[in-house]
Amino acid sequence: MTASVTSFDVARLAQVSQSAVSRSFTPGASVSEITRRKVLDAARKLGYRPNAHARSLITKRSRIIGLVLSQLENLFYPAALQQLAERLQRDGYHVLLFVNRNADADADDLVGEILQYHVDGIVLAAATLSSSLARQCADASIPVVLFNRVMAEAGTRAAHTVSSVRSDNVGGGRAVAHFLADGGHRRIAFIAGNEEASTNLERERGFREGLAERDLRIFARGVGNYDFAQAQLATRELFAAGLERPDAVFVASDHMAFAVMDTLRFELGLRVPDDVSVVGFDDVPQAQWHSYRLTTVRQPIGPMIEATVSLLQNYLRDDPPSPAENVVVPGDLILRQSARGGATPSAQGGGDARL
Amino acid sequence: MTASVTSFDVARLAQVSQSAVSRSFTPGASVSEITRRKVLDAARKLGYRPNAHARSLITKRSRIIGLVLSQLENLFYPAALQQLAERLQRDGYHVLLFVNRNADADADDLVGEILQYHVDGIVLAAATLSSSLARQCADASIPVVLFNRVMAEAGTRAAHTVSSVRSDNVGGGRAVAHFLADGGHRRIAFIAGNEEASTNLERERGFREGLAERDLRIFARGVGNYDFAQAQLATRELFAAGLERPDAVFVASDHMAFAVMDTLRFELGLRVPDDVSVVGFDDVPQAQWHSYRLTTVRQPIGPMIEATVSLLQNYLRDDPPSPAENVVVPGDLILRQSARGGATPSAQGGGDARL
DNA sequence: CTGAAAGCGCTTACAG
DNA sequence: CTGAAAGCGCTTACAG
Repeated sequence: MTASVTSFDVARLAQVSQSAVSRSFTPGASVSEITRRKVLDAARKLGYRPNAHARSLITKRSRIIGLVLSQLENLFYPAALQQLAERLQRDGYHVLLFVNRNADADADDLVGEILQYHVDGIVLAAATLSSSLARQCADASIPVVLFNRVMAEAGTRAAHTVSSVRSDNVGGGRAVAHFLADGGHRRIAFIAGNEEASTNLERERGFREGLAERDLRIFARGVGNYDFAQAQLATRELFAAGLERPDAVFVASDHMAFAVMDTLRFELGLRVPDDVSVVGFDDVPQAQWHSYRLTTVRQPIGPMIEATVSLLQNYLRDDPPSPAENVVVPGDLILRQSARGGATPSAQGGGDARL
Repeated sequence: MTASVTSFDVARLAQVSQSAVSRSFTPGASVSEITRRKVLDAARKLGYRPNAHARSLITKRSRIIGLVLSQLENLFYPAALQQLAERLQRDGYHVLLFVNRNADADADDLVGEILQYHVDGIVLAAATLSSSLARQCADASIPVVLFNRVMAEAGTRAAHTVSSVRSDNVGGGRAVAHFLADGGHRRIAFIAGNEEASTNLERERGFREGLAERDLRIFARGVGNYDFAQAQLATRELFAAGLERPDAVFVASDHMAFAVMDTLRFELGLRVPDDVSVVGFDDVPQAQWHSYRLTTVRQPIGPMIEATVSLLQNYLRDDPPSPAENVVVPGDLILRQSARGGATPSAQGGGDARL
């Protein structure tokens, strides 16, 4: 093992002080152009790069953002992950990843691990945060952003130190209700995601409100827990023989909606949308696929990531740090062919319509 | 901003030396149970956790693995990412993520950034590595594992310092050829992924060899570059009016195979598998979905991740470090309903068959 | 602009 | 088992 090369090695080769080496790698530091050139030359020869850990020890900035994820099988999250990582890389930050399979469990443990790395910020796209950990982050001046969720305990102290970014779930749910009601549906079912998740709670609330505004209510309800297989089961129950069948289903996520459509078509022999309309939520890339052409509420990932990064950076830039914020990004209902009243099917596909 | 709490703060509160605090957090260090308890108590009260950066400066181990990814829209990679992160977390390692959208470009830049963090290992699941960077990693004793790819320049020095893990792409390609030929197909097309990628090269080679063994050759060929939209285009060209149509298509990835099936069915009005058989590669979760029921070659993610982590850990454990290895994990052809000669369709779905 | 020196928060010989 | 001290590789006042 060749020992790793340090700024002293570079200094020796470049015939300058170690401080000069450091300055040459610090944007804005005062070094003459000639010194910097000597240093950079020597550094290149030796393959030197400043040690990020040593640097972070002094600057108190690790340029690392901790990200907690689960639900990677739902394509909304890989897409968000990719955009977040790219966006942060452009600003010289990097993502330290933490995965937990059982959604809301263990979030505290993971954040504990994250804290060891003295990350500059934390993005939680799985689970939410306990109040005690939220306070620890606040004490350590580490901004926390909940991505696609909000804190359950709205009034608590924790809620004042933790930001959140989400799309307008309530508005989206309401728009779906109006769309289905106005499309002539009368037996409108709902398949929930994780019943405790804020996304599901808000979507369902908006949906109920929207139906009420049309003098309707949920005709039947199942729970899919944001899982493909569970959504299949829920569909079978909702459409069990002997029961009066729903004429439309609002599903709390696209990922589950695909399961619903497959079950309707291939197990139950029903046509979508002729027999049953299906509407999802997220607008993942697969929603456009011709096998599904899913009418759904788009969660605009770009703006959501942009808001997340702004929140993080405002906090890091400002002194005293800017307060927590709850950002809601509007989303559109995207009309495709999985629900009656949507866009008219065209031969070639293409044209999504927005409401 | 509350200053972050250090081992000295804990030492003061616990009435012990700073060394004792450090030892209490070091597994196997010699501390009396009573001292450790005092320390842990004080640490909990203060919310203390050892600073990972300071620790890594001394131990020369960051417990961070750098991971370079692109192609996140292909569900094979999110699944692999999730398993890798979970597996490493169990051993106290964490994943620092680097995303590059334009596949093979900029891999060197990214690895340069990674090196600053003095990661304990690098997994490349996108792009491959230049020889110069490979040498830098070797000099710094950082093991590199190519995931789902191999180095192009087999004979070079770099190839001796960089390990790889992949499934048996050649064998998989050959199995598909035999399966399609034996199923009575005679006009068998191929849609390539990224033509320079080792995965594509190997799958195509095995496929050609397998066809040759049945006195056949590729009937028509398109390039999808592992991209959904490009695979659509390739399909349109392969099945353009006026040409004699393929009776089977082997597609270099599942992700593209979905595009192929959709195009065949909904644009060209062909039945799968009655008019055209389609076979993919990867066995991503969606391949099981009832809309596709894709016959495909499974890349076994579990064993591939296991091999990746073993390679990393063997290298880190051994002194002198264990040499680079190229691991090939076998994969099975999974028979579903997208190709003739496969499993017979069952009413309820379920039963995948293996060849 | 430049160098010598202090110090970030730890681990680990070293001596007791 | 325990503590004092050195040192990991940096950045940044400080003095010139």
